[in-house]
Amino acid sequence: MSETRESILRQASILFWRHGYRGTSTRQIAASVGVTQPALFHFFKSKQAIAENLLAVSLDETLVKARAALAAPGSPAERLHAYVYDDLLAIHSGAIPLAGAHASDFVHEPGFEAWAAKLGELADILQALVAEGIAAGEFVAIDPVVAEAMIAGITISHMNLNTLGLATSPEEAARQGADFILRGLRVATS
Amino acid sequence: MSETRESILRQASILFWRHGYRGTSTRQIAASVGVTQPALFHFFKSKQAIAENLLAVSLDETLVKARAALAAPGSPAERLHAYVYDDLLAIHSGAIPLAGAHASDFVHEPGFEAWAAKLGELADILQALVAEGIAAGEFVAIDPVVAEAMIAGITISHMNLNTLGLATSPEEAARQGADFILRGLRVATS
DNA sequence: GTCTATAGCGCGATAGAC
DNA sequence: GTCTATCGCGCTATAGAC
Repeated sequence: MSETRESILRQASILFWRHGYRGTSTRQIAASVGVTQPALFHFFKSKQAIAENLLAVSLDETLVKARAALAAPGSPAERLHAYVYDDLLAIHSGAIPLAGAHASDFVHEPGFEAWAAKLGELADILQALVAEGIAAGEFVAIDPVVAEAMIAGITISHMNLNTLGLATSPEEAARQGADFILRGLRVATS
Repeated sequence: MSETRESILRQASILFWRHGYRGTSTRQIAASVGVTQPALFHFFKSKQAIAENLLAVSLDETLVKARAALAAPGSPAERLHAYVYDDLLAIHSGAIPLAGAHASDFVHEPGFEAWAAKLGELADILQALVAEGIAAGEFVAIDPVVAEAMIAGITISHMNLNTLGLATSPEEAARQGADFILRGLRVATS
């Protein structure tokens, strides 16, 4: 991947995060990269293609890990903790800040239906994992829909932290996030 | 407040939430309300004024409660729990779905600086409350910046749940959210 | 691979009738 | 209080030179 192409993705993600997809113009992206606006279209066929590339980086790998976590043997609590830790670590370690891909608004735009469906599958998997944990007596009685929404909100908050630039190490930030979620779900262990 | 005026706020909040501030046109808002586009400008002097009204409903009351929680006597854990429960209950009980006010993008637009400052003060207060809890030995050793970001992410997730329409009661949803956060922060109580 | 120039469209907001 | 008509602007994307 060319340097300019990666710079476009990085700058677009930061701008989408701060100003939204529609609130970010291709002129602003180009100015951040240091080229003129039409030059973007040499690397991406449209503004939507830039956004889809960010979603792919952010979501495809996560979805593979979530499917594996649901199918794996072992305690639901341990599987959920390992999945969340891996996901947060990837967020804090990645070369491209990803907050622009989720905190933003474009998943519900026309033309992004496929990505909305992937987000829906991710939500279903995490709800199922939470429900397993409740059935196993590891998690408190909580609405899995509420729990999944809060996990997603926490994940986005870590994308925000990474985009802002965090003082702590990727491993420490991921650990704090994963431990927080698991303590939040776990029944008191006397 | 006239019925049309409240309908404008409600529909605008839902549209801002799904499509972002810039991704929502005044023509779309007007169509959802059932009037023509220029009719909006009889109730609000600009599109920005609609957004500011939503921010006021969402943020001003929250900020008052947060300041009171920081100044109140008593255990940091109990004060934080009471604050979060009240805030989530207001989110789930309000007449206007508020997700559009925070999940969206417009706080960083030019002209919204005052609202960005209020969000900053809210973040500072919650970080201070978390730090107090750590110092008191009630909370685990966690970066207060990370903890505050996660609490904010959870709060936004509850706005999303309310906008989507949740099966559980406002009280039950607020309790599940507040309990989750406090368990996530608390040291194990053996 | 990057530029200048521009086409074509949708936007927020205003004017003025009723 | 709501309408029709419209202005001026900024947007995405394309054409074509270098």
